[in-house]
Amino acid sequence: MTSSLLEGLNPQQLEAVTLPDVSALILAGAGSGKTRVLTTRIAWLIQTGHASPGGLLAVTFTNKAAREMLTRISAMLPINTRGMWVGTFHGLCNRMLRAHHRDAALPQGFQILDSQDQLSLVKRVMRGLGIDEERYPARQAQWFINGAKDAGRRASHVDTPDDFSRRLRDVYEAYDRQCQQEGVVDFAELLLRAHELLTRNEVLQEHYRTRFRHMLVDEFQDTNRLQYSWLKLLAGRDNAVFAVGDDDQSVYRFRGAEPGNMRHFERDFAGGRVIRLEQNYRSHGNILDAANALISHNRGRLGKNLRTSEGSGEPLRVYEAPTDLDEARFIVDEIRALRAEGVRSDAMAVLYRSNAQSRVLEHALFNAGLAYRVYGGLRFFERQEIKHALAYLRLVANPEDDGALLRVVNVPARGIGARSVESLQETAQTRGISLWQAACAHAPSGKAGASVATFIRLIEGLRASVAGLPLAETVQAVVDASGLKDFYQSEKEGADRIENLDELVNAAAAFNAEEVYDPNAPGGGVTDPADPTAALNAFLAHAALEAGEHQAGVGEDALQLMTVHAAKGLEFHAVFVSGLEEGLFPHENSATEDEGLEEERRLMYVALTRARRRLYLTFAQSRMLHGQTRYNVASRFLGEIPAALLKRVNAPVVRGFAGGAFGIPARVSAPAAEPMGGNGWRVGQGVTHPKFGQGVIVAAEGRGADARVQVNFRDAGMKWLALEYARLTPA
DNA sequence: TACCTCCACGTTTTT
DNA sequence: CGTGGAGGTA
Repeated sequence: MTSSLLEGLNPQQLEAVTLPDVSALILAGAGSGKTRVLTTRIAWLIQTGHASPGGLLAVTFTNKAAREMLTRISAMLPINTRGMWVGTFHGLCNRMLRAHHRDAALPQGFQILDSQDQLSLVKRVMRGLGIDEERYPARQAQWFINGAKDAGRRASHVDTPDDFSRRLRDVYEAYDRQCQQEGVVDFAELLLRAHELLTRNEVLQEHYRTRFRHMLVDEFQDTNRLQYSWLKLLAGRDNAVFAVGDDDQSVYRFRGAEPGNMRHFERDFAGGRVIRLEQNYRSHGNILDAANALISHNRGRLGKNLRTSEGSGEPLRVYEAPTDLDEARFIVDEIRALRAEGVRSDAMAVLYRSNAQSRVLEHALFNAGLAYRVYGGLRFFERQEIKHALAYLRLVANPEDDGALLRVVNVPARGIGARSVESLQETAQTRGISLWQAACAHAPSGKAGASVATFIRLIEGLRASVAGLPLAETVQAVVDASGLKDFYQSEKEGADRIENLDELVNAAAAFNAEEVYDPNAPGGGVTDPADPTAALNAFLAHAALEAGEHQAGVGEDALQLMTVHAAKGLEFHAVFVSGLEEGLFPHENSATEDEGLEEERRLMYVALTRARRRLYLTFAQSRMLHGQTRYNVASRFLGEIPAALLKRVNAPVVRGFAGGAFGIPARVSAPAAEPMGGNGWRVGQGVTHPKFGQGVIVAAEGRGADARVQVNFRDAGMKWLALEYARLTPA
């Protein structure tokens, strides 16, 4: 009963879980039991009759988080969680749009574009408009469109201060028109369209407002403007929004997250009801002290200090390596030692700022014969062969989908080359019809026309033969009939791809069992059961919205390698934060503006708070990056951690310190300090500049009149200087 | 149409 | 250094 549900909660957690029907902001620090509070709150609301399972909405950013929430709820309550509106923003909006596709002006079987699909559609549209791809990179246009949508703006409402943005606005407009014609929506469109649906349709708005008396939001600091607006719209004046987040862990500003939403929320919803969860159940004291000290350098925080009832534990271990290879070697040695002590590999993680850093580490681990797993990279539904198969399925579900047609019209090769496709595109363009219609009605003459006709017959034959079949058999039929298998049979990488195609059939079978036959499942029950392609559409939406695992879960007990971003939300017994160098972490692209630097610091805060017991901070004096050796100084973040919490685990040859314990790394004489092309300067050398003062040369490039050096100045920071002009004198 | 070479580029990323 | 995309050639 209630008592068992609430057992073991600390006073703040208890207060949050048992709040009355009001909005509140829960400032949940790292490791403070955030997910537990969220799920217990839901269970408590249901158990005490404050809400029915169908009367609340819980929204997360990832499918994983949504799944975990559902799992925990069903462990706490004997209810069927299937009908509950628990999911990602995109998943819930998809569900809403499927249910009201008419009101949202979408075809019943609308398809969802992932970023890849979106980019190719943007490219296609830009080519159609005859836009110079040199001056207007498609990526940038895509970024522009998504940025506008995330801010809730249609092309007609976008700010266009200059010709450049006017041109991008045109692309946006044409792109949206094309999406509408093809019956496809991108990720941001799911949210924007759902928002517009609710704004315009007061009946629906009232329906959902009356229904969702309680709304719960996870990772609130990551919401963007549109998501915030969506929540506000659904909440109306009366509903209770329970927002859980941590402004110190906001690390997605670069993709539109508005950490300021937390402050707005306090004003717009919470009426000052803010509960802080500061008791940490994860880390030893020294780790938390380090994290608290570091993050205190940020301004404008909502304010929060983590504490633990555990002891201080060990000091943080700092290792300074001469090179990135030595850094990797050190990490390998330590992991071996930890394993010998009985620590499992999967309880240890090596974190880095950018993916490029994983290579050296992987190399060292591979040579040492240590099992590891790298997060990131291609995911299941993003694989080429899977995208091909899905494109066939999309064509079966919706022949107007030009993107899908273009993807597979000639895969495997069936004699419909670039010329034929171009001719189809011309016809489609001039008549304002889809490629499919163009292909049906105006096939090119001769041999090419025959090929097009064969393709049309293939798809139509598939559609007919698949009607009424269960999903898995549909997928099987498409995989078989498309010729993809034969196609990959002859490829060298083919074996894996064929295996993946088989795996797609399995995924369809599993999906079938779990979701589609449940009338309340997202994407399942809300589609018309009489619609023969309902199951297929639900599966295709699933494929787009949940791209699957990053990598097959091969290594059972493997060391975890990932970016700091990817580590958010995870915890490990031992954590290595590697590459702690100026320019890398904080990254040089972020260090120029305050906002960027503060986000880097939050990222570092996330990194530190991943560790339960042991934390290593490592950096290298020199590192191979982009094909050349770079000489970096230690990250300023090391200097922001009280020295008393740190312990150096190597004995470097100290030559000179400037600006605190880690201002300038100790430097070994050779081979790190190399002479530079006979111009009298070398990396590692101390210099004085008339304006910037004292510093150390950390990198150099070019020669003769082009020669430039990067100098880390004690006071002025990192600068690139042209040797021809800069009046440098040896220090 | 398939392969190959050259060139540009190089935070972070879920949906 | 390594990759991925584009464009050119067999």
